[in-house]
Amino acid sequence: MRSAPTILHLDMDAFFASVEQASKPSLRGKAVVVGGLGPRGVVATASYEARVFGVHSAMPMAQARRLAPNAAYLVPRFALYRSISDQVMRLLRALSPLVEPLSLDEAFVDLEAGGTAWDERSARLAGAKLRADIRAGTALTGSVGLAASKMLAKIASEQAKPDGLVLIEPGTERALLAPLSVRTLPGVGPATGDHLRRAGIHTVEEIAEAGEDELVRLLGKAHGHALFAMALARDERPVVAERETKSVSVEDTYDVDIHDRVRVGTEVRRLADRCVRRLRAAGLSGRTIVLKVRRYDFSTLTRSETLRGPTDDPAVVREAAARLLDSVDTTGGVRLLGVGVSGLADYTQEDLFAQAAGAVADESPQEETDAAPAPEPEAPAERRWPAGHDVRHAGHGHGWVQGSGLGRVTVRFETPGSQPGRVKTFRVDDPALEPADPLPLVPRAPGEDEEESATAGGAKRPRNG
DNA sequence: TCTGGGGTCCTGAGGCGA
DNA sequence: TCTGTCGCCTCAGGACCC
Repeated sequence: MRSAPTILHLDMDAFFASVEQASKPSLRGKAVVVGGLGPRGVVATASYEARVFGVHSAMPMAQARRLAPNAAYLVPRFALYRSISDQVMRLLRALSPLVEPLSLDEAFVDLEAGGTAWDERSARLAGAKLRADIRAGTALTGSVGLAASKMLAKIASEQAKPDGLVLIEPGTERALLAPLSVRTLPGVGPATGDHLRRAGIHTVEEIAEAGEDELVRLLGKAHGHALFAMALARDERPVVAERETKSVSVEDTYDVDIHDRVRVGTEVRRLADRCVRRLRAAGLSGRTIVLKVRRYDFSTLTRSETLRGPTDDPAVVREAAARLLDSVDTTGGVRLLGVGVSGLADYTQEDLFAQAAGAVADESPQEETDAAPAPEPEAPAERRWPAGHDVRHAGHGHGWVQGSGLGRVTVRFETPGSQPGRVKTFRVDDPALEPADPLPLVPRAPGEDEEESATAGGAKRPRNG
């Protein structure tokens, strides 16, 4: 482990919920819950105001509603979050070329590699400036942890939340870790935590005392060795800027269990097509097709098949997924289906032929280019107004959907820079009302280029080679 | 009204070829 | 030719993360 605390971990505070609060003045200071609103939805992020009621990530939405009935419940707007995330990641890359994003709202930065920091003082300055820049550029807060390793930097940012900065001084690491719960260490979740607890191990110090052999005996080789090292504050993992994608998958949980075998087959084909579109968009192909089925009782099984060579041919993936489905008993109903592809490659000889054939096929109408479910002939598509999404009204200007139902949609008219706005209700088919793009959270400075929002979400990640 | 979606990594069993 | 072993691959499941 290096000696200077020059690994930075950034964690945006309650990211999705904070973005919604920044974009909707009437929600600032209020309990906001972002997540799936269907009967089987779960919480993606809860604002700190909602956490007071006990609402937290991964909690079933129904439970959240019981705990915080007056909170605002919104569906996630990933395109917006991604564009803001890109903005934040650009600030990180200005500090160092070694930036390792973990998700939309988290990343490690190796400040030393960027020449930005080399000791405690310079690291602290860099962290403070970063937080100020994020606030100025996005109106959001992020917490920063600084330490000599990734694990410790992450623990530091956890302690800094919300809206803070914590630096773990070299030499204090062991003492700091000792009294913490085993669950603090990365890789210790509910199952491992229970396992350790049953062995009488509750704190990081007790992990260190147990000894490496005992941990390997309890948890297996890889996990045991890794955990023992972490407990001694030993973590040599480097910050890795480019990570290869290992698999691509899509899955859907259905509001109601599917019992009809024919419908299950249709859904699997649809998922296979969606998966292939994602695969192709990333310029990848893969050899192993994976089918995932979660049954009515929440038991989950996977079936996989490895092909002779990589493919990105929708027909091949569809057929493989269908074969895999043949080996699965779905009586009783399924609540989730998924299709994935792993064993990825950039391209292959077979791919080149497949693509050549595809190029001809693509000349003909659609095939698998459309994400929409098979067209259902009845009813012209009714306009949908997802909660939280932006809209524009010809007479009242920019606003967002507060709720809809019974042929009505309720809109609050406000913008990130305005005072909390008024609420009005319209018919869902009101021609004056139309969906709108989100507005920037911070007004753009004159002359600032527009390119950033235009490229949001469109970037492809290069693979090695 | 119980439990999303997209990933990564590890383990263990079994097949198979050298 | 038979047998044991080793390493690699495939497959399924579990745990974990955000």
